[in-house]
Amino acid sequence: MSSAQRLPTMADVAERAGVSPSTVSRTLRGLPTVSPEVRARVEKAARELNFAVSRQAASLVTGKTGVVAVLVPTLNSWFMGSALSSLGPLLRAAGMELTVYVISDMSERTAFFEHLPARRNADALAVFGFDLTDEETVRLDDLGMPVIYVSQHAEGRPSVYVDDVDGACKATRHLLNLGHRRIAFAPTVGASGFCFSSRERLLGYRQALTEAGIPIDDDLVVTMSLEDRRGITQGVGKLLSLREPPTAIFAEMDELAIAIIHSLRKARIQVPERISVIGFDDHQVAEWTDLSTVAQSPSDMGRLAGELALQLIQDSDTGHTRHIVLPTHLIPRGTTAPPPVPRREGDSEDERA
Amino acid sequence: MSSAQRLPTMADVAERAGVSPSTVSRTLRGLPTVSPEVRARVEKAARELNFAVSRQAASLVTGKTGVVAVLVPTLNSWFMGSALSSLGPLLRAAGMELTVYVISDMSERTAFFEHLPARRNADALAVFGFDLTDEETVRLDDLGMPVIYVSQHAEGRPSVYVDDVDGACKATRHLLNLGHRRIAFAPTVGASGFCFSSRERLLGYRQALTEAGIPIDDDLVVTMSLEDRRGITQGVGKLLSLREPPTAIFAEMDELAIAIIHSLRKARIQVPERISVIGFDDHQVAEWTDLSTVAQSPSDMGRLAGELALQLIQDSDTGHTRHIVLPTHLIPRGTTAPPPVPRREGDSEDERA
DNA sequence: GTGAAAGCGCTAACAT
DNA sequence: ATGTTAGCGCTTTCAC
Repeated sequence: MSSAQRLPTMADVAERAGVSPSTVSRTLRGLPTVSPEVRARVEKAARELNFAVSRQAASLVTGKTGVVAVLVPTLNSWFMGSALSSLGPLLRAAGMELTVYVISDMSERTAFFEHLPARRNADALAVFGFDLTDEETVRLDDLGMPVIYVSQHAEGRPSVYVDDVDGACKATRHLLNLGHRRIAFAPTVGASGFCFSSRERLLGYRQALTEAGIPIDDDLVVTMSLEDRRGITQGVGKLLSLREPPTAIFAEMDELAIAIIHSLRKARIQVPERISVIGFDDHQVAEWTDLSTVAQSPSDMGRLAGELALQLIQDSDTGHTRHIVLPTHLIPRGTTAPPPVPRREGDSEDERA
Repeated sequence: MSSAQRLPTMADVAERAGVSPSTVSRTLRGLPTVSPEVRARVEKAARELNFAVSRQAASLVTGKTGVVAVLVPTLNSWFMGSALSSLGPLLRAAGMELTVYVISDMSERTAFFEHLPARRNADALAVFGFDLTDEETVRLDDLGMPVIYVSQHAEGRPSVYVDDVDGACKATRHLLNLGHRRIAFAPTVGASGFCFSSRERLLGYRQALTEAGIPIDDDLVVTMSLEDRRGITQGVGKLLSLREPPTAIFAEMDELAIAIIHSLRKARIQVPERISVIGFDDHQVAEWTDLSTVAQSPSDMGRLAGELALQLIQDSDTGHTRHIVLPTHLIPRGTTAPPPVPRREGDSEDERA
């Protein structure tokens, strides 16, 4: 079991191998200036002693910590899980550690930006999906390390994100092309004030409607919290109680779309026969539940963010202001269909409860 | 933006405040032996210089790294997301960092256990949901730090987990109590050879059947991979093509249950009228989709694991071999119901395709 | 190709 | 209550 025994140091390895500590250091870092036979001896000694280099001591002199930090609003979402599941192994392969700062409420957020615990404890920071204030962004600027913005953009700073406006546009256009004219948008809210780009998606929704010459109706935009189920039922109720209810709902994310569909079906409103529903993400469950959606790839984002981070650590000037924009794809599936009664422009009298 | 400027050291703060570095150290660590006025001066200087203590340097002398490491098979699951979302802020509040080792395939697993990168780089390690070999467990023993096993148990080592056998028993008994006699069990497989306790849940399933005097039929146990949808359709097909198909399916986890239900409904087999389905976890979507399930609380597990880790770091003897077993709860919802034709013992001739 | 020596930034005795 | 001193374990000149 674990015990407080002293761990072997480089000096121990050196002694055992009959060389100097410097040589051990050189060997273990794979520097070429070590003769093969000495290298072998050192490696053997290190293995026998179960030696591991102390990052702490090393970083004290190199100035590099060997860790990449990420700042995330939650870990409990498909998006973050996928992104970090690709980022983690990538960093590992590069010999880096991943430290995670989870900020789940406002007080944690304030504390983070006040103390900046990542300072001096990481070589780069990747900030995921926060809707940062200008002050917060500026605060990160003097963190003394490269900061990469992921699933969001910051002007003049390296960013990796999808074109949410465009993606939302695609979703909305798909509904329009099916013949829908009354299309609702359902954004969500998170606790720590973060946004998985709901703002941008709203923009795309509006843009597509405007393109199609359809007036914006703010009654059709209903925020629903994923935290409690009541919220969703109420939100859906709000839409169903409109004088002219929507024939289609565009949910900000798949999880919400699933919940909305369930709420509708419980109320015996058939999807997609009566109301179409489309999500955003292409979450795993979207496939299982045959949900139409707009796909984005968080694992690609994680990977690209990681690569960018490593690159910036090596040379903080390259790609200093680089923006990587990833594509989105419409995935039409079984929850979208033409509206119940095909309507032409102008005959909006034709109504059904 | 970020730049390579030298970060201020304690000496800088000391100079600015007109005191010695030791005093700065004492002040910043909140030791009581500092006069209020000096404390104020030091804090002011530190703030002005935007100073942050280097964990690296501190840990070099204290021997504590100030980080808790976790080893996880993936981050892309409801379970892990929930667990770490509670563990993270807890550690943060204790002034600790969280570093994450994601091991998503066999080669990464091998590499981890060979090099043990956490050695010397953390004060404690929490291992989540792996089905470790004895060798691996022993290897972790001489990591030189407390190791906490979460969502699994290791004999004689601190562990936090739910009684999966009991939970699975509850799920199975619920189906039995509804009158089901042909009950299938659907485990999943993950990539890195980890198991979210599928083994234990199988045991519980069998135990409940045995209790009820129902013979075990291995044809009713069909492993389904969540990675691809085909696998699920095929798995469901396997069950439906049995000479005597099940009237109920117990899925190892909610995600799988959802996929199975969808597969059944697509095939026009009504759930729960024709076949009942129950999951395990009480995943968020379980509520949205009205899935019967057995609840466990990964956030409780994360929290308890974190608390145990902190405690073991302080005093590696306390609770050295402590096992914390968390409860599970049956959550009956809309996907379980009595079987289509109530059957009594003996009249198993009464059959319907 | 290898060793000796000088720190990296901090904390922990020990003085005062 | 504060300052002085001596390292923590490693990397990095600089000699050889």
